[in-house]
Amino acid sequence: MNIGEASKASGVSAKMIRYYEEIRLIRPKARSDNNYRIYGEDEVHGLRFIKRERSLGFSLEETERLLALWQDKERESGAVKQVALSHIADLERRIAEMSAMVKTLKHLAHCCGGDKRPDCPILEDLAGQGDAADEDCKPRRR
Amino acid sequence: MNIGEASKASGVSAKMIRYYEEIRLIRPKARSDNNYRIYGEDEVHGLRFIKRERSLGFSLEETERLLALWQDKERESGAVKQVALSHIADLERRIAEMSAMVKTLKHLAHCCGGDKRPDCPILEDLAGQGDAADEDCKPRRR
DNA sequence: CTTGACCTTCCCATGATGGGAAGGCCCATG
DNA sequence: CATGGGCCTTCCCATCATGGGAAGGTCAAG
Repeated sequence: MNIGEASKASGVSAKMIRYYEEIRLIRPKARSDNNYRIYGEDEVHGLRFIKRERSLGFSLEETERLLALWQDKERESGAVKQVALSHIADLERRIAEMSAMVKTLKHLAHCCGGDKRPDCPILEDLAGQGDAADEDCKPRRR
Repeated sequence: MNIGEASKASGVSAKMIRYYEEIRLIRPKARSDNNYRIYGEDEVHGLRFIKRERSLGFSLEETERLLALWQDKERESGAVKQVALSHIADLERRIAEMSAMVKTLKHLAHCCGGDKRPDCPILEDLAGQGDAADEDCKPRRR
C-alpha cells in the first residue's frame, strides 16, 4: 500500500503520516525499490488509532503513550485509565475557563445596546472601567 | 516609561509588547536618545485593554478590531457587539466539542477496570473495536 | 571603573497542520 | 516510443501566541 492509499484507508493525510513517522509514532513496513513508503493493514490500523485519539483531544505526546500501551499486551489497564482521567481533567479545566469567558461576555453583550450609538459596556469593561461583577446593566443616556 | 516599567504597569511581558508593536497593535510614544522605547499612560492603558481581551479568549485579530473600535469615538456599539457575539458562538462551539470528548472519555474510563489486568475498553474503543454508543459496560472476564 | 540590571535586534522553538517547489517514478493514451 | 498526468520523494515555509537566549549597547550604583 502506498502512502496515498494508506491515507485514504485511514483518513489521515499523507502529510501527517510522514510527520508521524518523523516524530516516531509509526513507521512504514518497508520502502519499495523506488523509495516509496509501503504500509500494511497493521499500520493503517495504527493510523486509525491515532486519528481516534486526536479526535478525542489527546495530544501527540499522550497519543504516543497510549499507542505504546495499546501495543503492549502486558499493559495494566490502570495505566491507560490514568492517562484518560488526566486528559479528562485537562479538558474540564479548559471547558471551565471558556465557560467563564462566555459568561462574562454574555453579560457584557446583554448590556450593550448594539445599536448605532457609541456607548458600549463591552469596550468599557475591556478598558478596565467596567464593573463585570455587577449583575445589572448601567443605565444608558438617551 | 521604559518597556520594563510599561510591562510591570500593564502586566504584559516586554517580549509581547515588542511583538504587538511588530504586528502594529500598539506603538511606543517615542524612542529615547539611546533608542529605548518610551511609553506613556495611554500606551499602558492600551496594553491593559489588550490583556483583558486576550484573557477573554479573543484572538489577536479580533483584538485588533476591538482596539480600533475602542479608539474610534464614533463607533457604533452594534459593531462591537457583533464581534463579541461571534466570539461567544466560537467559544460555545469549542466547549461543545470538548464536552462531547469528555462525555465519551468518561464513559470509557468508567468501563475500564483501571487495575493490573490488560483488558481495557478505552484502548478497544481507540482501536475502533469498541462500541461507544453502548450505555453499558461490556462484561469482563474474571 | 566594575558590576549588574536594564535595553536593543535577531534567531530559534513550541504543536499540529497545510502549502508548495523541485525532482523522480509509473502508467495509460496517442 | 513519447508525452502527460498523477503519484511519490525531500525540503522549506507559514500559521498563532509566546518564550528562550545570544550578542552587544547603556546606565546607575557601589
